[in-house]
Amino acid sequence: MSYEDAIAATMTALADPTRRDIIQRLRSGPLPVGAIAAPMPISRPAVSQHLRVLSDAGLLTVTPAGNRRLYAIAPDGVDRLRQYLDDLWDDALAAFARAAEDQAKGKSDE
Amino acid sequence: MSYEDAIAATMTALADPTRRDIIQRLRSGPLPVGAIAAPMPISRPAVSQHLRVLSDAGLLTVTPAGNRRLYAIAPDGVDRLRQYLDDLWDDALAAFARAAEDQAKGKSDE
DNA sequence: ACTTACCGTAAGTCATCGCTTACCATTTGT
DNA sequence: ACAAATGGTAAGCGATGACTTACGGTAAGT
Repeated sequence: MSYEDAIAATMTALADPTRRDIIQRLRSGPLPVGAIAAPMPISRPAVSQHLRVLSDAGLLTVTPAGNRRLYAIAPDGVDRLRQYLDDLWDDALAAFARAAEDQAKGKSDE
Repeated sequence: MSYEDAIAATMTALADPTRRDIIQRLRSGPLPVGAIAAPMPISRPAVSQHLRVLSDAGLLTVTPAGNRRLYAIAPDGVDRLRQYLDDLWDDALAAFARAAEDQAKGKSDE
């Protein structure tokens, strides 16, 4: 999986409100599928499908614990997206400063 | 627009590969619509629609310049998502550490 | 051994989204 | 004033995605 594909998968995974909801429920710690799905307005299989997407994106880890499967937020996956945005942020600021300079120069010619 | 809605719009906007492509082309500085669309494999109206989504999400700013419209990356929009991920990162690390502790405790009972 | 609990997968349906073509408005140049 | 350039909007179409029900498979309790 290339870097761009990984970013794409992570972005797509977090774009869905239901999946962000799941992430919220895991912020305080790992949970089995049933505990995640119980308070949610959708069926358990739907949650399973979302968990699959989040896992494939590297945002969650799965730990089989006997009968159940514990899902937890994977710090690595979050960090990858964080670094992408940090880079973007740097370029955006630089371009912003450059645009401000150009505008100042342009003003002096008027 | 609530905070959660803003995050949702930003995530959704960046989830599309074409829109990330547009963002890439703007990393070096502002561009008019035509210059953005020219090297891309889709039509100009399609690009316009994507620019609309990105602007609504607060990721781009528009500056009418006579005949043309200059689009530029909005650092504020990027920063909002960055902070969201920073918070998530903090919680993920804390939960990870807590899970490791719990596991250590559990081990001692076996 | 049998039943119950937990969970992933498959198939099908419905809504959403991205793209195209066609059209219109505004601005620049002659 | 007229023609060309720039770009946003509308309608329609095809594809992707999220959800449901139904099913199978493994682990735990009796």
